[in-house]
Amino acid sequence: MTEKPVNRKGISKARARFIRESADVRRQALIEATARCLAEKGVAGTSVRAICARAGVSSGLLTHYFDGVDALILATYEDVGVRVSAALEQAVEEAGDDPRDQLRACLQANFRAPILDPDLLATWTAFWSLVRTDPGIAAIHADVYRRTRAQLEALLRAIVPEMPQDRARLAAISLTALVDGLWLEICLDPTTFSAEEAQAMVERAMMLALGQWRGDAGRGDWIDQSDKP
Amino acid sequence: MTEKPVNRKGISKARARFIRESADVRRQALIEATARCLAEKGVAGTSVRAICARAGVSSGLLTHYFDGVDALILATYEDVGVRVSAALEQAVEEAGDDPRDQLRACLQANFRAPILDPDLLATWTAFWSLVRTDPGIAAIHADVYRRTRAQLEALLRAIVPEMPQDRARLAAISLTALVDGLWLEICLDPTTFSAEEAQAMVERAMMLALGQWRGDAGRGDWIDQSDKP
DNA sequence: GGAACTGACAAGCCCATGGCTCTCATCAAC
DNA sequence: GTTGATGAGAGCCATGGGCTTGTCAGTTCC
Repeated sequence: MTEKPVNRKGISKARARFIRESADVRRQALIEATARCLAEKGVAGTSVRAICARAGVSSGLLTHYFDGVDALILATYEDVGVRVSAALEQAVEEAGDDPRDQLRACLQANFRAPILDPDLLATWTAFWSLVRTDPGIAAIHADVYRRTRAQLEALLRAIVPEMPQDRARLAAISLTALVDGLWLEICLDPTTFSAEEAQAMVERAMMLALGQWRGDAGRGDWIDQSDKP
Repeated sequence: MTEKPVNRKGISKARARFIRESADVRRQALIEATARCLAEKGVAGTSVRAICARAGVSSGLLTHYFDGVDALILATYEDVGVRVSAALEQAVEEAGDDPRDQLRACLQANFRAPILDPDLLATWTAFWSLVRTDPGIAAIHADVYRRTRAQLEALLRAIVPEMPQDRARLAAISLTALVDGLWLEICLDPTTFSAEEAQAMVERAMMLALGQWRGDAGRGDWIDQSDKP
C-alpha cells in the first residue's frame, strides 16, 4: 500500500537522501557557508538560499538551527572574530617569551595568512555596515575591539612598565587603528603597497610607541636599546 | 470629451502634481537621498523605492536619470568622495601658508564635522563592501585614495624637502591608514576615545613621521625644532 | 496669447527573488 | 519495528528592480 509521494501538482517526487549530522556540525557548516557568501557576493548576495546551497542543505534547515538569517550572520561574526583572535594569539605564543617579540608578532600577523585575506575583509566590511543598524553586532564589535586593545596595552606595559596608563591606552588605540587601516587598504587594493611594507610600517610605529626611536629623518635606522635606565 | 483617467482596475486616479526640475537638481536630489538611505538603513535597505521616497519622486524617475540603482550608488560614491576631498582641501586652505600647519589641518579635519559623522561612515562601509564585486567602485576607490596619499606626500616633502621619496610614500600610507582606522573606530563606537584624542594621536604620528620626535617614553612632550641642520 | 509639441514625471505592472513556514520523508537509536 | 528528531522541499507572502504607459508642465511657433 505504499504509494509514491505526490506533491500538489500531481508530480511524483523523490526526496533526496541525506545524512544526519550533529547540531554542532550543521551550525558550523552554515556559519562557514555564510562567511564564504559574504566574502564572495557581499551582503546583498547572502540570502538564505545561497547560504544553504553552499552548505549543501535545504533552505528550511537554516530556520531549524538559527533564528533567521540575521541571527546566522551574527553567529558568523562571532565565529570569525574568534578565529582572528585565535590566529593572533597563536602568533604571540610562537613568538617566544620576549614581550617585544610578542607584540611585534601580534601586529605583523595581521599581514600574513589567514588574516591577510581579501575574503576576510569582505566579511568584515559586511559586519561594519551592520554595526550601525544591529545592536547585537554592535555589542560583539565593541567586545572584540576592547579585547584587542587590552591585549596590546598589556604587551606595551610588559615591555615598558613605566609607561603611564593613559599613554599605553592611546598607543594601543593608535596601533590598532594603524593595523586596521593598513589591513583595510591592502585587502581592498593590494597594488598600493606590499605586505612586507605593511609589516615594516607597523614595526616602526611600534618602536615609536615604545619611545625608542631617535629622530633621524633621513636614514630610518633602528636604535637598539633593549635595557632602559 | 475629456474622460477621467482610469487604470486597469477601473478605479479613477488623480495623478499627483509635480514640478519640473532641471536634470542636475534631480540627479543631486537622488544622490543625496541615496547617501541618506545608505547611512540610515545600510546597503540592504537602499532600494529604488526607498531612495525615491526620500527624494520625493516616483520610482520611475531613478531609471530615467540613472542607468539603474547600481549606477546611482556609484554616482553617490563619486559625489561623497568629492565632498570629503573638498572638506579636506578647505581645511588646508584655512590653515595658512605653513605646510606643517596645512598637514596638521588636513589630518585633523578628519575628526571634525562634516567628516566625523557616523552616517558618512555607514555610507563609506557600504562602498567598501562593494569594492570587491564592482569594478567601477574599485576604480573610484583607487583614485580617491591615490589622490589622498599624493596630497599627504606632497605636504610631507614640502615640510622636509630632504625626506627620501620612498620614506615620504610610506609615511603618507601610514598616516592615511592611521586616520582611516581611527575614523572608522570612532564612528563605529564613539565611547572608546574622543575626537580630541584622535586629533592628538594623528598629530603625534605626524610629528614622528617628520622625524622631530625625541624618545622620551614617559612624558610625551613635543620638541619644537622648526629648522633642521 | 493660444495651440501644438516635447520630454520630465507618476503610477503601477511584471517577474524574480527574499525570508520564512508547513508538511512530510528519512534516518538513527532503542 | 517504533519513535522522534533531523532534514528536504514546495509554497506563501512581501519586496525588489526594471519597464511600460500615459499625463502634465514648460517651450515654441504662429
